[in-house]
Amino acid sequence: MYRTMYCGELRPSHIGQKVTLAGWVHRQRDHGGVTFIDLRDRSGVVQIVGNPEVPGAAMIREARVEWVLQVTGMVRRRPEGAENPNLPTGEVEVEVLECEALNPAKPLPFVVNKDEDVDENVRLKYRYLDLRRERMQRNLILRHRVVKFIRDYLDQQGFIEVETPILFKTTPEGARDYLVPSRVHPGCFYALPQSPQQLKQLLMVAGVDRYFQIARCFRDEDLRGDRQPEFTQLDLEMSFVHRDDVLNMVEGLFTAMLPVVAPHKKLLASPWPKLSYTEALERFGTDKPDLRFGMELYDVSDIFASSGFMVFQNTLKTGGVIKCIVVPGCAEYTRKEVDDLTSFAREQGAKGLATLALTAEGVKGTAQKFITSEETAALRERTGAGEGDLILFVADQKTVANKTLSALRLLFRDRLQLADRNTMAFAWIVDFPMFEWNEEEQKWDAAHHPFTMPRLEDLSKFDTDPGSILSDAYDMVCNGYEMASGSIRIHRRDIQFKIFQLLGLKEADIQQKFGHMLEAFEYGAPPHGGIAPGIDRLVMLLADEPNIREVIAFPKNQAARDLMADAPSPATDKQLAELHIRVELPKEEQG
RNA sequence: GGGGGCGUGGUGUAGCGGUUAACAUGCGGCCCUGUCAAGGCCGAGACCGCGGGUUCGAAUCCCGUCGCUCCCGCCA
Repeated sequence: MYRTMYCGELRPSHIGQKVTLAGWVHRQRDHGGVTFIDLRDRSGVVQIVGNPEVPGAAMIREARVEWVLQVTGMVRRRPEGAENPNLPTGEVEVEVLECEALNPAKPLPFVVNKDEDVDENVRLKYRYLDLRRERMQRNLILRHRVVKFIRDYLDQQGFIEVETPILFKTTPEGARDYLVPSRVHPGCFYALPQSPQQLKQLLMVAGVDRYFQIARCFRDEDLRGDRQPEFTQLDLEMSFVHRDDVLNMVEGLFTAMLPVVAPHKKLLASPWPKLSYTEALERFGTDKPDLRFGMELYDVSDIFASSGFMVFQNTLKTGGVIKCIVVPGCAEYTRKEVDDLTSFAREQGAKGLATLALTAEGVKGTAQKFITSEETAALRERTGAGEGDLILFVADQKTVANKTLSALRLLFRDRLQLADRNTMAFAWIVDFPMFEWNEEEQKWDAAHHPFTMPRLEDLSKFDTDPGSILSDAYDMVCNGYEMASGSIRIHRRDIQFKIFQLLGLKEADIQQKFGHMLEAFEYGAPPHGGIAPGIDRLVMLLADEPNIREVIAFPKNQAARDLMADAPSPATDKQLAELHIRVELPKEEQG
């Protein structure tokens, strides 16, 4: 036995006991005579006291930060006035009788005993040291509690956890697949699942009724702060449910979870707001709005119907819109500040940015001389803008105006600190379109995925107006992030086949790629639906972390590399030969 | 594929045309019996990511390149 208890658990009730502890030297304070060490394990730290008169305590003085020590000693109350109220163990200390260095340590590449910014390269290369830091330990524990809560809660709700294969089949559409070559089937590849979508539906056909899984998913796309090539979803599926059955289940889960895992986080509203896809786009310019603050988008096209401003006039003539947001208290922005906003807007795809500043000295801004006082009055009336506010206009096609103003809205959220960190603004986005027109390939794509049930009342529009068909898909959003995506699924072969056809798949393709799904639907598939909340993003928000790498034990960097193990790395010739693979490296670009 | 930001001792930063390249922390040594970010003294440690250019002179300005990061594209 290396230890009799954990460091962080020592309390006055242990006074007089002889204990053995094992852990890392968190800090050392050598006073020449008496020496103190804060000994750390996962549970916390406790002060160890080494007296010069005790021969067994000698090692205390030789030890350095992050050495691994085993210490045996007596628990005693700290001397009067020497208590540390900042430590849970601060009323007691352990007086060393014996101390052994289980393993010394070289000086670390960075300090782990305080929360200090360290270059992420270095952190990731020495991730096992980075994870020693209190912040990371806290995140790992929080993540564990979240997953534990999910398992317990869903178990009580009658769900069973089923594992599905990691080696599966490539699917057309969607994200790029990670492929795994087959040794025994030359030229054939497994794909790592982008999600267990098909498998969980087949579990419904199997009569599992309520399934869930803490599922690893893989997508070979470029990374972002909230995107890793492999990530974890709470994947769940339910039989004999309508949309609101799924929504209520999930809403109940997260509403119950919050006070248990993150009591300082508050729900914005209960029940959660429900917005249609169209409404979300109109009011916030995005289908994943941050509802913690206002600054909504206004369509003011009608106000400028007969505008003398050519930019506005031309936009309206070509079918575009004029939308705006009101930035509170920023009317006095300088020319440079406005220019910076304009370049930001251009980066988002807008042609430019028109501004109107309602200052104490009157109306200013780049659009001032083109906007009449009647139009300004109508704007004030429509948007509630008042003195001191800055109105930002984007005149463009609706998608561009929405995207640009949505990005500006988030920019000001951060700049003006409009969103409360401890509010979780969960909301549902519903009534998604079934299809989106793919301009590049001149075909219809599934807006959600091809297994989503279209609204039955819209089925007649299949051949005439696919773009107007709504689906039974839904997203869960929170604080500007898409936290989950789900839908009621198709359980009828005829509808599923028709969807595949509309997506441009040939009959032979359908059979080859999805024959197993279609066949399954012929053997009594129950109506079913589900959803898949992202665990990484959820924990990121709960932990107040700026990106999901902070809540993943061993994440990859933006170039999808593991800097610790240096993966990916080349395969040996022997490995490649076994897999019947020849590597052809990209040719160097000629300069 | 494109755009922005960053790159200076181990770590975190300062310096932004002429400095023995500064400070903190960490590291090594010495002193110190009640500290808890312990303290004091001394010391070692960076050719300023790399390559080229401008200049009498470059960490500093310019170009290129590499790395990291944020964003756009992409992510059914």
